[in-house]
Amino acid sequence: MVLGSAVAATRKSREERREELLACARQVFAEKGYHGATVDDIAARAGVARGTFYLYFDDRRTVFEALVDEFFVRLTAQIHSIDLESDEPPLRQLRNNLHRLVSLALTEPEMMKLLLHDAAGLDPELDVKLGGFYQAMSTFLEESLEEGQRIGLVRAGDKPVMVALGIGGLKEILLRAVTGGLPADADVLVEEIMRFFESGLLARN
Amino acid sequence: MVLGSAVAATRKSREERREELLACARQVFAEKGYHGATVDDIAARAGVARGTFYLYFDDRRTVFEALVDEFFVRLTAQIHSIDLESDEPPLRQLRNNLHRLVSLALTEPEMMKLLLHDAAGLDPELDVKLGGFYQAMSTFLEESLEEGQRIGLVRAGDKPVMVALGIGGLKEILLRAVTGGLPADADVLVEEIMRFFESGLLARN
Amino acid sequence: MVLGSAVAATRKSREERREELLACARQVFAEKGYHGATVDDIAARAGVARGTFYLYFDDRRTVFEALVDEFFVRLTAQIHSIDLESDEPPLRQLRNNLHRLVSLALTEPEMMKLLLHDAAGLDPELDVKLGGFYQAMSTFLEESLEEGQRIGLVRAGDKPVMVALGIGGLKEILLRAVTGGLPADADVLVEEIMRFFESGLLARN
Amino acid sequence: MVLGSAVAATRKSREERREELLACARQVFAEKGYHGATVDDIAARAGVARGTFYLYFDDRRTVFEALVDEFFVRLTAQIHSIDLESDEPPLRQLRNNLHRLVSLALTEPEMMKLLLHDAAGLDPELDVKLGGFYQAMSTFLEESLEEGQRIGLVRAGDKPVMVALGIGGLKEILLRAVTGGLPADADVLVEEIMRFFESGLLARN
DNA sequence: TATGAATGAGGTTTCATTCAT
DNA sequence: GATGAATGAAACCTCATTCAT
Repeated sequence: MVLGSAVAATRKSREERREELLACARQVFAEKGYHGATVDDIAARAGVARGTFYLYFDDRRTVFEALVDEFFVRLTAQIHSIDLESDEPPLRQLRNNLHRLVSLALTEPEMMKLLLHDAAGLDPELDVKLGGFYQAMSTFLEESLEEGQRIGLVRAGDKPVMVALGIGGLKEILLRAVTGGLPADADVLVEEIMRFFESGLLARN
Repeated sequence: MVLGSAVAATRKSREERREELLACARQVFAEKGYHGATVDDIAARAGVARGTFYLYFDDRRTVFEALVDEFFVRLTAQIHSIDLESDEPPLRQLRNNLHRLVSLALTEPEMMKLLLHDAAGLDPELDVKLGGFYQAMSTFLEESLEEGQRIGLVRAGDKPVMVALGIGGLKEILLRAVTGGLPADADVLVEEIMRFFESGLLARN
Repeated sequence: MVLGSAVAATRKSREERREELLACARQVFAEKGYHGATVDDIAARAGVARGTFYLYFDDRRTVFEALVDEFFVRLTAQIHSIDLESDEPPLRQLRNNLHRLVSLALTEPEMMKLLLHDAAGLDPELDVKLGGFYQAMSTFLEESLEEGQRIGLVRAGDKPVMVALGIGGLKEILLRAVTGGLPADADVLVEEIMRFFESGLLARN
Repeated sequence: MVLGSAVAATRKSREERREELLACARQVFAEKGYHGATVDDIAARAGVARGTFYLYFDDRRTVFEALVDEFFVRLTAQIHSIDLESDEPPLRQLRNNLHRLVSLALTEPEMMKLLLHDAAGLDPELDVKLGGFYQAMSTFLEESLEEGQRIGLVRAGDKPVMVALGIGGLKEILLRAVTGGLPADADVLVEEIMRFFESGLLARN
């Protein structure tokens, strides 16, 4: 078959090219959303032929999953179990967790938006993965709440609902921070989230 | 033309047929998600031919939008401005608002899930519409918060962030209630939400 | 999406169009072989768009299978069990079977060539189907031989091998007749086949 | 370059490497059929990189052709012209020819199946080559028949048809022997073939 | 020689939408 | 109004082959 060849992307090591494709995919997904993005878009942005994409990923979903997986890992790495033995008081540790999380989100607004705004309902398999992540996170938080209740730090209440409210509030903050609806200032945001956790929204009667 | 070609060969008024298509669309979207659902699925469920669908809606997005619009109206109708003159105390009114909202969600789990889980990132135009809805809701709530702060009912704080936290928390509760992650009991859920709004997560030290 | 529409094949009833596509597929397969033929070729020959093809057949293999199935039915219909009660002597009946078979082959040279020359090894599933056909045919013939041996018409010998030799000889004759390697004259061919069955190739010693 | 990248990193002479690739190709073709086999499969089995394959063969068809060519040579070598001057009676010589042929087939079932079951209709050029082979074989056999008729060993009849019957029968026997449809015993098979050639199917009345 | 990354033609398939009947 | 056959743009994916290293 005739090969025009033309521009031909520079030879890269397998890992370099894979990373490059991932980065391009992230941008394209961020710009056009999952469904708006085509494999062609991604390949074009990376300056390679369509077929090249398929040397590195099975299909479009696979890249998206790879991005999500990688981001999950980074996300999870920001959350440290609260150590009651530590010198740092638990609330300080909680605040630090939140601060790291919010900071990562603000550093990676594209991925954050993708995750929070676009990732749900794309694909049954992906939904399962996301569901699993939130489930794991929720379980972890419920256990933390339980521990907190035991030591008198956390008030009594229906833990799953409390966790949902907390996670939901946090997700919305991150989403809005990342889409420009809220100022992208980690300190301010964390401050407010902590106040929300400490005293809710209403005034002390 | 073959005789028994369809279930719904019955003559219907234009409005009836439209409603029927909307209802079928809701079910199909709920089952397969927006992208998984084809116009054919919807028409087939309604027992009409593919072409008939286009006599009632411009295209696939239009039906989805119609469903969303209609649901927004119902949603909005559950939220009554808090009337400080009323005999009912403001917190009671807030609780009632929440109760109506949660009850509607539990009555219409399909639409609620569609809205909360599937609607984002489907389509730029739809995103604008959803964004507008949340924006309007947020503005309304910010004004309410302001009023609340003025009369000492709401604590001080960054209102947009507080609104985001509240909306986010509520969305997550509704989503989980509707997808089975939380018990579908409006009283319990509202009770917990109110406690969260009133005192956050932490114990009164 | 913009629709050029252009020439647009005349509307046809479902059955008409299906038959038309089958006929075109037969020609295209005959001209280019299974692998050389594309769905596009078939659609183009039928004067319809590519998508139309997929309204009638799942994929390229499916049409091929449909053609093969249909031809198998016709083929099988030419072979009548030999009736020992009949007035016609068994050898006459055998000759008639052969004559019908050869005549059909000469009437449908395209399908015959497709079956004999192209159909094997195309696709595992198709292979199973073909294998099944030849198996059934062989079993039938072995039973006939057995019967023939019982009444003293057929000599003793290893029936499966005898059947294979007979079928193989017949297949080769048909293939060559159909591809121009042998004269397309049913009477001559049948005559020779009968002599082969009656006395083999060698002279009576 | 990673170290243990391949099984066959061993230095080989050009001819050795070529032979190795041919052998691997034969296996792969036998397992997956011509179209199912990819160049990658072949290279991988030989433990070399894809590009290396192209150092030895122009393209995929070329390997297949090389295999076929080589096998044709071996096949042809089994058939000795019948020497009327020889001490061995002609029928014995015929039987020996058949025996060598059948034995080779049973020794090389992969190639035999490839040739008989998969090779037809793959590729126009290949078809020409196969056609040429069978044509040459047929011509040779027709001449033999003629000779045989002259000396009274072969009965009268339409030689091309007789040749087709013989070749077809033999092909079918070999195919079935090689694919498990018939016992893989050269003596038995040859015995039956000879009986068929000598007396056909029917009993001496 | 050997490698394996890159190419891109070529084919497949889906489905929203149109339109003749 | 209703139908459903037809359209064709748009993606997807594979793999034989090339060629820089």
